[in-house]
Amino acid sequence: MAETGRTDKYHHGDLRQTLMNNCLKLIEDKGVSGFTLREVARISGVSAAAPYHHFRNKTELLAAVAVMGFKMLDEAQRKASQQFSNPGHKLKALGKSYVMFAVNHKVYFHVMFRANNEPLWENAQVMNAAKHALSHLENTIRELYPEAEKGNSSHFQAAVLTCWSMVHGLASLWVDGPLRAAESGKLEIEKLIDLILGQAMTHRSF
Amino acid sequence: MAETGRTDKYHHGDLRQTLMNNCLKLIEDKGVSGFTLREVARISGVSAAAPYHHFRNKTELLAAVAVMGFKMLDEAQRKASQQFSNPGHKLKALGKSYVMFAVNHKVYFHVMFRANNEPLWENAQVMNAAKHALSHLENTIRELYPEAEKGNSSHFQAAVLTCWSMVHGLASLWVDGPLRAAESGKLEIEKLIDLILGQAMTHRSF
DNA sequence: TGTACATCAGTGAACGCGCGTTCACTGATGTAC
DNA sequence: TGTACATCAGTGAACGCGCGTTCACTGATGTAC
Repeated sequence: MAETGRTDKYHHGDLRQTLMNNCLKLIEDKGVSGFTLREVARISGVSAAAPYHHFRNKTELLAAVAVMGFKMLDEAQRKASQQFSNPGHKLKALGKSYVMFAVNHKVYFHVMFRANNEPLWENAQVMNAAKHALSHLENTIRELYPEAEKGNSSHFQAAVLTCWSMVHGLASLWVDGPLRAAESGKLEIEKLIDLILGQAMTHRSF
Repeated sequence: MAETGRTDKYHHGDLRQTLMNNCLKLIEDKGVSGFTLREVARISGVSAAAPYHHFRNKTELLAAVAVMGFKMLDEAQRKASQQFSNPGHKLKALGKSYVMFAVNHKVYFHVMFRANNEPLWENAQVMNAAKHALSHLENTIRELYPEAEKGNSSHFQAAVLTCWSMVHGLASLWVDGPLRAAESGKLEIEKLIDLILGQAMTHRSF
């Protein structure tokens, strides 16, 4: 009773987290555009005004979700890069983990990169979390091509961006639908990733 | 007078096209989420009910814009591939034209790939236009590696997808903000594209 | 251990608003004879 | 060349609706003495 009765407590306990979770659920159903603060409050079992004790406004809730997403991605990337010491294998593992993050956390990915009009990228916390998540890729490319950075830093940047584009593109095409809608449903996504990253990141010469 | 007075005619003349143009303008300002049919009508100088004589509903207006976008992309890709007969050069030109399309037509790109919750990909006309736009890339890869398709069709699919991911990722990172927000403003986008496509598509071995 | 009090995290009603869509309508246009 | 009429493409008012946010409030919780 004391346990299950938690819901009818006046104070919620962890409303902040609950709001974030339900925000994700809602976006999963209705897309970023269809998501409303009032409905998040409603399905969290709380009045429409309650969220304002935890987030200054709607955008700040989205930003908090984005930060959370980047932290999860950061963690996934960290784990992936620890699996190997060989930087080539590392790079491949990072790529796969990036795409699998998007596939397994479609909604986070949407909020992180598709919060169309919300200027999340002007939010310092979001920017920071994103930079951390990206740093693994950068570091690994630095390991792979130590001379690239010294010789010509724009080549280093380009190498990073090439890899990032590659995996981000694959993730985007999957998450946004064209890939799932197209004929390529024949291949399962995970095999596809291996095939592509195998092609793109093993036999390549930067 | 007869010329400029066009606007105060009862019949608009080309309302359908006007609505599509103003739809794009609006999305440019407010994002796909912020766009409303009523406001499109308003800035087109027409009553809120008028658009319903040209589009069944809001989604159909968006779909029409997406189709238009894919046709423009198709045309750009066609021109790019005609510049060269060497398939390697063709491929590079196609890649550059894809990214430049996104950069120069940010809003179209958004509608085409980011119409978050509108199920545009279930619309047959959209799918069809998209397939056409993508066919140039496919054909060129077929030219480049004629044996790939015959030997193992999944390798062919993977090669297409690798290229598509690459350019789509670069386009996405630019259009969605992270690339512009990050430090890489140092390099102008066009140089960046050349650098990256040079790395990725010339020295590569599928 | 009890009490006074500050603070926290809820409530419910209200604000002003614009939305998508439908409806019966009417003015403009094109066509057949 | 003129007229009757169908059709097209607008209008304006109304529908029901839910939104984000603010406000004064109150119940619950934690802390100092």
